[in-house]
Amino acid sequence: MFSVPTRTQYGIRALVHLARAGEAADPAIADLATSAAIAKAESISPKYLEGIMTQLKSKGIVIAERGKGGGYRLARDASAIRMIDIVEALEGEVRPVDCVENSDCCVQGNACMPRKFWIGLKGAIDDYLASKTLKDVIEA
Amino acid sequence: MFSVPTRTQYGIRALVHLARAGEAADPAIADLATSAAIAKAESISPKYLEGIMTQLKSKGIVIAERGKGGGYRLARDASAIRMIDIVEALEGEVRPVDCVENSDCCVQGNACMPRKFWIGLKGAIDDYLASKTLKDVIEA
DNA sequence: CTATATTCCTACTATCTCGATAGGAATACG
DNA sequence: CGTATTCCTATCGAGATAGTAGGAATATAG
Ligand code: FES
Ligand code: FES
Repeated sequence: MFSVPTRTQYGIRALVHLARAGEAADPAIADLATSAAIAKAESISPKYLEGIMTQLKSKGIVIAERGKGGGYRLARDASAIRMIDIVEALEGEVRPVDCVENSDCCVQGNACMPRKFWIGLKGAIDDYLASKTLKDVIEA
Repeated sequence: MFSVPTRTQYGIRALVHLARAGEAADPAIADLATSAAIAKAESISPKYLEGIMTQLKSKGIVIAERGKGGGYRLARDASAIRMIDIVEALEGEVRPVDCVENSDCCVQGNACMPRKFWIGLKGAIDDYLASKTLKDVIEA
């Protein structure tokens, strides 16, 4: 139950890899890593990770440098990247049931009691994800 | 993300239905409902709900009375049924990633930092689900 | 200008899960 | 006996997921 797709798991492991690379003293040197290098280090399918990194780039989590000598780096400091930003970038908003927004998924409509329960669950998940940053994770 | 299967949504709605039926003064009368009646009231596929109710029975959440005049009732008071009991009965334990138990899903092994993050998420979800009972939900 | 290393884009496929359906066997009641 | 109900097993279609394939665009180095 509530299993997280490999897409998200891989994305987070890749970002952890980048964040640890950026921990070094001189931030201008070691914080650039190619998708292929991360894939090898983390034993992830290279082509699959490529697509994940592109998506993280399009959402502003990482910055890509193309061409020879290129690679990826974090778009901002690890302490400024919340885990919920990553999860939403890769899988969209947390939504246990469709009726989080529109209350027409069952006959009860707006008075539906299960709906309030699910919205509460979304709140609990969101709170946890928003309370942790990438930096918290690499320092755990 | 984190979408809950209809199986679980339907199961909870059916139990809410049963719990409300049992709210009446005399508990021996109104708290028995057939799977077909619940399905009709909640606009759920009857045959599908049948299987869900059977599962809830096998997990001890409800009690079934077979044969003519039969139906389902809650196995215990609504205040003694936690939402986590229902979720686990229908979908198994909350497990965001496989490595919640065995830490061999990535090369980091036991020192894996993302793993601790996911275990924390499991804790947040479990805490919420364990803090709510069926009675809380019908009184929301 | 050329060779190379990299990101980026599009399409495809195999496998699995989910939601639902079908048919009927077992059981209980009157 | 007839009927209403739970219970069991099998099946099916749609969609998501995980991964693959091939190559276009872009930047660097020599
Ligand atoms: S509105 Fe979604 S379960 Fe009732
Ligand atoms: S052990 Fe599961 S992600 Fe590392």
